Amino acid sequence: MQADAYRVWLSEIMLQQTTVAAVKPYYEKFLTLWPGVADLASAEDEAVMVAWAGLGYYSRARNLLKCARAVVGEFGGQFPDTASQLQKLPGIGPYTAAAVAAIAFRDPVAVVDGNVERVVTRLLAIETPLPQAKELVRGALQPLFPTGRPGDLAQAFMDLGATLCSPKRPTCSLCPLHEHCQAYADGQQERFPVKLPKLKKPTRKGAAFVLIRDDQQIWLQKRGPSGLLADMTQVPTTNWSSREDGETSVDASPCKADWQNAGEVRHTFTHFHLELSVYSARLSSGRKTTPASSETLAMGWWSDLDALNDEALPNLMRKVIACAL
DNA sequence: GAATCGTGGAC
DNA sequence: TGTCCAAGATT
Repeated sequence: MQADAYRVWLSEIMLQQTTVAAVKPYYEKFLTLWPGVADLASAEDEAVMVAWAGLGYYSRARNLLKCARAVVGEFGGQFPDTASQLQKLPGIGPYTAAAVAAIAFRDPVAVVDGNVERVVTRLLAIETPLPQAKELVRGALQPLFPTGRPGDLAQAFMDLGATLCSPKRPTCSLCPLHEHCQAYADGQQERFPVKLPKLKKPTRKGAAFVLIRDDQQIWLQKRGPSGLLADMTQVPTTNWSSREDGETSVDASPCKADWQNAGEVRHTFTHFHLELSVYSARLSSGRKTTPASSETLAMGWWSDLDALNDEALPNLMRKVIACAL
């Protein structure tokens, strides 16, 4: 049973705000690279970021490593077996703690994710908007969970929400609970869960600079340790992730070169749209040193264009590089 | 409690 | 194209 906890935990972390289809190849890759929690705990930070690159929400990857090291360092390589203990570990919040405890350790705690919130707010026609309603959902569900196999009940509710009780056009006629569903009885199943209106996303602008040597080496650098895409790899850009920057001109280039306008990349993050103007320049292979002594170039390195899979490049940067080639 | 934090697929 | 949203956590 304990052997499963690592896999349950890994999958639940990856599945936070992420679809099963997107997670699957990453989950398999991680299990191949690091079959157990001790393997992961001893991995290099950079190797984990490279393996996670493209999956998004990169603080999950940093917390994943912190958590693995805590399990090895503080719990002798065994995950704690209750939700309350699990939730003290990095990256494990109320949902993940409950899911791991219920599925791997049969801890009878209510597991409440977005699917369960939707199913239960419909069953009870809860008018309270999310995220307030979350505690009402947990309270309504908890009495059902002191069963012999709480993990199965959790899985059942989540699967129901992921299939029949979908956000739009739920298939109520096939639902095993429709006779008990207040929202269905009222013919208002699509109105739940009630949510507060969302704010419109602003658009930020910036410029990205792709510097390529004749021998197919590209200049990369590391982002800072906090904020958006923290600790990930990038090509030089303007300071687009800070609110005030909107510089899109080649004038912002980090060094002198024959910059060519390569086009524009659009990318949408959780809370804003981004439009990056992409500029590219070629350098002769003889130039082995740092392109310039500019501050914005700071530290960086040359990387082979054929080996970008070994870099911790978020998908935004892959788009930018593809645009410049 | 509200903001922040990625990405890709569905409609 | 725009919007929603997917097995949330952190600050």
